Amino acid sequence: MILFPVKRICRKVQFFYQFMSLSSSSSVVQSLDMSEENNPHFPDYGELRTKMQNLANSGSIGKALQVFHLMRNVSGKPTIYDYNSLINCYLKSKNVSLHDLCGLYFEMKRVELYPNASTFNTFLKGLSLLDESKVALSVTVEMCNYGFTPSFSCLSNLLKKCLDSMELVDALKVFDIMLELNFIPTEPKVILLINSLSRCGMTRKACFVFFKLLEKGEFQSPYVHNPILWSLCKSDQMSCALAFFCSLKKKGLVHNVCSYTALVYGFGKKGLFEEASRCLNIMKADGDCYPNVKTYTTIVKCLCDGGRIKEALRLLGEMEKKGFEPDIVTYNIILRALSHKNMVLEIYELYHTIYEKGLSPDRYTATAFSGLLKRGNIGIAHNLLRDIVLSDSDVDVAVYNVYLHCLFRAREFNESLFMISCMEKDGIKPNNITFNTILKAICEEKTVDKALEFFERVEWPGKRPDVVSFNTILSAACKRGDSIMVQTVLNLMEDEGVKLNVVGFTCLMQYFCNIGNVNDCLKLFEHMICYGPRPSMVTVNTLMVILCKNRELGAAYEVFSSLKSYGLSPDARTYDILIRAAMNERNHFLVTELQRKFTVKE
DNA sequence: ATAGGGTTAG
Repeated sequence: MILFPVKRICRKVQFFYQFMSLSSSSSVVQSLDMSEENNPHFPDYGELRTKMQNLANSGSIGKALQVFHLMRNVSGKPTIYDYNSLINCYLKSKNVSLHDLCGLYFEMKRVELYPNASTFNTFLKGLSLLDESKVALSVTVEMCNYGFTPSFSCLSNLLKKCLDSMELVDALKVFDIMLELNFIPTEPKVILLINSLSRCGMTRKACFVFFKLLEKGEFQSPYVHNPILWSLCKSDQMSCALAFFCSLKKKGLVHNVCSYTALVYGFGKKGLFEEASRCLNIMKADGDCYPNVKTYTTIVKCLCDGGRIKEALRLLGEMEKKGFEPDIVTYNIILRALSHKNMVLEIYELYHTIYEKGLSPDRYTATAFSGLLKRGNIGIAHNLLRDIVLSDSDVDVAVYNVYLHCLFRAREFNESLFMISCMEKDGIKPNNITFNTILKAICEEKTVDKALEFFERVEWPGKRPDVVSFNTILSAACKRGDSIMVQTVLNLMEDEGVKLNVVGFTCLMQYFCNIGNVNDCLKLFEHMICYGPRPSMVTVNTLMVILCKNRELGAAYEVFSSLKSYGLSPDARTYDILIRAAMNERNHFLVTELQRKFTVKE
């Protein structure tokens, strides 16, 4: 009996183990129907074979196997051909199951039949029908171990199945086997493989695949390498991205607009707009390709994210002039930025333009207004949102979440209940964000106890409440200076293994300030500086407010001056806090100084 | 076939 490959595969496929433990007592294998043996007319081999095939064809695999065993009474039978025929007929029946297929596989081992190539191919055909790519991979490996070569189409098919089920490690193994056999996967599959790997953070593996194929002189189209380039630019690996980009160029490969847009994205994300614009020039000069709406929109988005809304608006105007008509994506990005800056007039103007151009707002337009809610512009946000929610049938959970948030802020509780029922009716499943939004509303409108009650009652869509859920309640407890509740939430977090993050720390600083314990508040901040989590600008602003409240303007200014060393830069709120405090203390010199600094920054 | 967009907590 050939043991080694079987052992290896058993380890890989747990199901096989399950079957092995079953098989000793299984009726399929052991309880042979002995009645035939007592029959004075013993059927000959041909009859047995036909009978076995008919039974297998109709899906009666147990009975077919019994007949198969009866063939042993004929010398030299059954052969592997009988066995292959058995599986083949079984696969033609309507009720093929993995369990039976594995059972057949082990039966082959048990009776020490030596499989041939067709045995494996038949199994693989069945496993492919069952979409069992993991088992199919094990069988493929075993097939190779036996010295048989799987066909190109078989491997190609398996690669596709692995990719469809996002089993990327398996897909890579199939790719390895293919390359070993000198089989080159087709271009669509290569693109899918590289794309999936890149998107899942397996960029190095994607590169490996790409360069392996390049060695063989295959796939020089930018569709193959762009996913890698994008992945590098998105994960802030610009030097790698550039090296990759240039090395391909040196090798004579061609880049297209999408390749250059990736670089523009990477630079823009870091605020390096000069470099980004240099990419645009290089693109025209030696790439012989031209930026398009997506390229410009990428820059618009980066400008918005960097708070440079005026420049973004200027670029928007330039796009229109140059004939790169902005689309709804471009407008949504700008609307979102305007909404975060509370630029209501500009929002209405842009909204009007969108309609004028015959574009229609979509789900992203709706969510773009969430900034208005944060800024307290509830009524305006409500009007804009209602329009879209009522007109657009294509709303999703994010739109509902923003709309719910808006209704809660507007204290429209009846309408919010109605919206929740609409959500159910539309078959849109609430997510953690939905529940956290509701949780916040309960905290604000009712007691923290009520929130905790909801917290424990609700069936969370993810596995558990997340760190935002905990912070929502923690924040409410901290705002009220409710020590017992703060302790309760901290205990709960520990039980659930959820670590305090920068938001939780900031809440606690607020708490110590509220109960008049500025000392512990400062200690908390120091702890963050020394051991993390790294303070954010919100943390620092909170600290500034606390210091200024306690008439420690000097200390606040010191923190302000050392912001750079923490890798932070002050925002509009920082200046506002300090300028107000300086005014209160009638420190006119500081007021002027701060105003000057703020203007230069803007 | 590759590229640009959104929602919750401080």
